[in-house]
Amino acid sequence: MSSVFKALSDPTRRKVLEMLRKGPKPAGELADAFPVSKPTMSAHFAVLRDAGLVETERQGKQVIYHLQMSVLEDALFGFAKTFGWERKDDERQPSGLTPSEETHHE
Amino acid sequence: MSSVFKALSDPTRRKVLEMLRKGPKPAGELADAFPVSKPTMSAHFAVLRDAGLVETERQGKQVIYHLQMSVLEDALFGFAKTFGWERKDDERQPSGLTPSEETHHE
DNA sequence: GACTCATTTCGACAATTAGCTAAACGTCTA
DNA sequence: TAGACGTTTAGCTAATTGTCGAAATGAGTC
Repeated sequence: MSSVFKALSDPTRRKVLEMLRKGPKPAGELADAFPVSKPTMSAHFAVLRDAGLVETERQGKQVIYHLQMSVLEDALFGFAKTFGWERKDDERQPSGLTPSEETHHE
Repeated sequence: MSSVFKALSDPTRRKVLEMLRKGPKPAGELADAFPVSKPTMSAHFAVLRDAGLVETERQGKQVIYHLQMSVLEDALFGFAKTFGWERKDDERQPSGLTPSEETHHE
């Protein structure tokens, strides 16, 4: 839980997650969206991976990143619940993706 | 927004917010709940204040900390909204406090 | 004013973080 | 094998963080 919030505390990493919301993306494409070096981005990816917020899949030469919605969900709403907030049940916004594409559990 | 997530990234500070959820508390009482020095706790309070998550009120010798629910709410659900999540409208859990006590806007 | 209590500020320190370049290392494709 | 893609390591800054003890401040009390 702490690792998730730690991961979310950096704007670059939050933006990566937001990009991933629209669907899985290769590392290079994500990296190109930010004005930092590849090693720096790779470090950000590692933080997200360690927090369980993303998972990787190798597709040929590239490494594809998948957002793990459930982990983000659990951290955010798990914490929110402590404050008496609840989210709408089954009111997840249609993302334009199939449910399997959304989380892409392997 | 970044400052809120930064504030939330520390377990001590998250617990402080949780303690404050039950109502305003003096700095000393909050500090006593953690195995760190007073100056350290004061630094944590400063982070929470800078993020707007808490506000202070002087009451005699002591400084009373109030949770700013709305700020926490906005950050958490503002971010969640980016991912297509919504919270139940007006389904805030009864806290046993009056609405004015909950946020305690001055 | 002096004293006490509560809290913050002040230095200091070690650890962590984000960033860089350069180089090395896998893994796949051509 | 050579290139492309991405990660990792090394070595280096600079800034931030969490922590402390000691001192300073603020507000009430004697």
